[in-house]
Amino acid sequence: MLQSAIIAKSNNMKADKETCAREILETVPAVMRFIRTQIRQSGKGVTLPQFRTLTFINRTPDAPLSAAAEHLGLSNPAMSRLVDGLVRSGLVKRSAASTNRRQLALSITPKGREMLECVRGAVRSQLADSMDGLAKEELEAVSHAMTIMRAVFDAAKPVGQ
Amino acid sequence: MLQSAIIAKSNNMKADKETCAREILETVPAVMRFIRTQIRQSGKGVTLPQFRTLTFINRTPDAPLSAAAEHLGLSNPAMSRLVDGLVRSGLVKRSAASTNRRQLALSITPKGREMLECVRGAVRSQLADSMDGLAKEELEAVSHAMTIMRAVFDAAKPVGQ
DNA sequence: TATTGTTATACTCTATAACTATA
DNA sequence: TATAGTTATAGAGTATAACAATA
Repeated sequence: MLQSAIIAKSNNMKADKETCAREILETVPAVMRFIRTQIRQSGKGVTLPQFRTLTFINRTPDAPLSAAAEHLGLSNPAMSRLVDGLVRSGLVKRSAASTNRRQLALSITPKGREMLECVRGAVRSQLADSMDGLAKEELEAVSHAMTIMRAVFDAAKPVGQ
Repeated sequence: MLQSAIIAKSNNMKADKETCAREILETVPAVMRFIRTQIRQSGKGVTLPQFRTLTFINRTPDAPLSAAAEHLGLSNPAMSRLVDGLVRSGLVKRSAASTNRRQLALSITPKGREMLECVRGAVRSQLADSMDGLAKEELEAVSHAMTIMRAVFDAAKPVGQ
């Protein structure tokens, strides 16, 4: 990628891992705050952990509880409680796995899917609006970085977990 | 920025606001999960909201309570409780503002600053480690995007707040 | 015995409503 | 009366420890 190198040089950037780490720690919580606020303001009465759990269950057919817990970085008891709430609200269904009766098979209900789409749409649209002033190049940069970071942090199960 | 345009074209990217929004919503929670886990694993007994509050108070001399609440996107009562805990732990000091006795002047204690530096250092170093495999160009991309996003979301006080 | 999940218990986080003190 | 913060109350999020059921 010669061209990237040229740009980097012409912009006088000097990004090393430590700089990136500092900037991520400065930036990501602010974005998360925005997302959490938008989820709340969607008025659907769903919280961020519930939203994340719904997202995971929606794309993971017959998800066992521990997979959901692991994805969100929670303990099994915490996830069990979370799922309690989602089941009580009729958004998620608990079934026993067919192959192993110890294990759960979590699934999203039609109501849950509708809720998920609705909230996700609202948040996406607010996120998009907030980026109204960005130039095409800036959007490319954000998009590219998100792809890189997803590869790094989706995989990253921090040591000790 | 002609060169960026060339790269964008050569990489066949097509990032619009909606795509970025989708990717942010997919990526940022995973990074946040990593950060929260690392804060916990620093073993200092400090939580993410406490860490964020400490960070804000550290760089905002004599911060009023409401400024801290606003920065984190919390209600004043929620922040009051958070500060309770930090004061109880000896990390933050509550004083009355000199000009207005209704208002607080929050400050970080030496112990608080030490704690903050320690946890922040640990998290930064784990973040840096996680990016070990990235090429120079990828680090530049992340760094650049973080700068753009900070400008967007630091300012963005979502509607209704 | 090891694995999967739940219950028990105890905090922290967070909101809204009601209140106090100051301006 | 309006503002800054706290207290009251309630519920969600989260952990560790202990437990039950299954493999």
